[in-house]
Amino acid sequence: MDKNLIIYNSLTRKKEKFEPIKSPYVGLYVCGPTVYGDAHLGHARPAITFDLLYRYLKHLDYKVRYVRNITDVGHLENDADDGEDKIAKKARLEQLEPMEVVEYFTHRYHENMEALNVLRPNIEPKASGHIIEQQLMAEKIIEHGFAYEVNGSIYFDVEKYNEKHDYGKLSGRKLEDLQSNTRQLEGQDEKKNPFDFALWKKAAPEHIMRWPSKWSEGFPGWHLECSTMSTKYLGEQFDIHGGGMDLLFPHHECEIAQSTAANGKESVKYWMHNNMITINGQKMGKSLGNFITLEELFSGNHKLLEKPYSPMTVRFFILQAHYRSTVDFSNEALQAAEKGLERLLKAGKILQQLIAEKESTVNIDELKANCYQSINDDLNSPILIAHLFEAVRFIYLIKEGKEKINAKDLEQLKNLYQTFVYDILGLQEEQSDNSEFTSDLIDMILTLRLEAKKNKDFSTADKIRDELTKKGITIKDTKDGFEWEQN
RNA sequence: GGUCGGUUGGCCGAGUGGUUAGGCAGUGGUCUGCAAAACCACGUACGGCGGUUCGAAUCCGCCACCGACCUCCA
Repeated sequence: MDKNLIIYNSLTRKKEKFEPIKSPYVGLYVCGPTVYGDAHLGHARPAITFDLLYRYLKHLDYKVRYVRNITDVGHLENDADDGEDKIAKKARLEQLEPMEVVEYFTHRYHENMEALNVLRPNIEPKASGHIIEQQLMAEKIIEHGFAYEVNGSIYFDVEKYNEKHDYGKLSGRKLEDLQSNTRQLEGQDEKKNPFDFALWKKAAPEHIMRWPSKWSEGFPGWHLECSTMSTKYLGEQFDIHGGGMDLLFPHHECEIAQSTAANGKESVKYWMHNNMITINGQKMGKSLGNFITLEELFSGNHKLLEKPYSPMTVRFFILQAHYRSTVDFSNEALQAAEKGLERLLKAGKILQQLIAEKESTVNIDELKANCYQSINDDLNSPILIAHLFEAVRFIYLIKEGKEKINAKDLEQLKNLYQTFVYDILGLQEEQSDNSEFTSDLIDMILTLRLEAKKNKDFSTADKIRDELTKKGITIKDTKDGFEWEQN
């Protein structure tokens, strides 16, 4: 298998050839969700983007360890001293144990991901399960002189760090600019500088998520969990770190600083960031309150939705845009995606019925090369899909006898479809909720209609078709029979 | 205000110095008892103004508009 993958590295702002640190092993870490609410369309973007990457890396025969965390502690509502953890806040509001909230939304997240055909990562660590490791990492950073303690809390000393290293290299910021631009929040008097960030926070008395430490009863800072868990499972240096663009600063910038401060070296070779999903041109997000949850999307139960959209439609919709572009939500776009996907999948079924001839009039080798070329180019899924629609055209032309295909090419085309449509893009047929009984019944009715047609009783035939159409069954008459499908 | 990115045909969305992206919608045709599906044909778009060039949507400059990050965020 030729390994010619090129990916855009946010750190260098260039496309680079992907070369693992220790081929064939690849370490992949992606920032997962904070489980204090249902996943929305925005969460589907990184999940699907890095699912595509994971699937393709595996296809290239790399041995991938994919780690995606669950953030269940350490997210402050704001950065003020009495900041309350998001999970704890939700728990207090609903009179639940924090872990109850975490379990509930983690399960729902998994259900959504499964519906979207997003593969499970190899390891899905939780921040709460790595408190000791986080404390050890904080200690290491203190030992190296890059953090300081105030009143039982530990803060990262950005200014000190920046003397030897480059804080801001990922996000392209300069410390002087941050100095003047970082927002001053109340209750931050503890910090030497407003841009310093917490590694450990002493818990206020009413704070329910707390762990003992040598400094205080408290909880770890948000940025620390990713550094700790990626190091633990992928080593001090690993290949790819992914996440949403909105995490680039400060989260990933802080991660770089922490790892470098603790281990003395850069931890990540390639940083990858997916762009945002927008709605009416604005970022979809929790804070703006303009999000549509995946649950709502699948059920159609939201005032902005004209109809429900299946998980595969959502997946295809996202894959039709390149991951580094924004993609704007609209009913029209979703419906276009729905139809396009239907065409692509239907052709896949017809492909299985094609009959090989002696010779080929279609160039499958070229098509295959084009598919690889597009996916290799920084996971250009929209171009890949455009090429797959070429395959769709071939399939129908062959079916109609306007083009021919030999056995070897037919086998190749089937492989191509399997590889790219199902394995790499991760698209699949929606499960039909038809029972065998219902299917048989419809077949029976249509057989009767066929007889009516033979007897030139077109009014009966049309009546049956009209009635079934009303029930959402589309009928297609073929030369000597019929086909049908449920909408 | 600082940093970064975007502006493509009715809609979505690629691309990038000279060649049809693709999907959806639309129009005409073929097929069909009629449909549906499919196939064929058709749209010649790149925010504005300058510049570089034989040639720019693609490079450069200015302007306009939109957005992201700078605070939690996928």
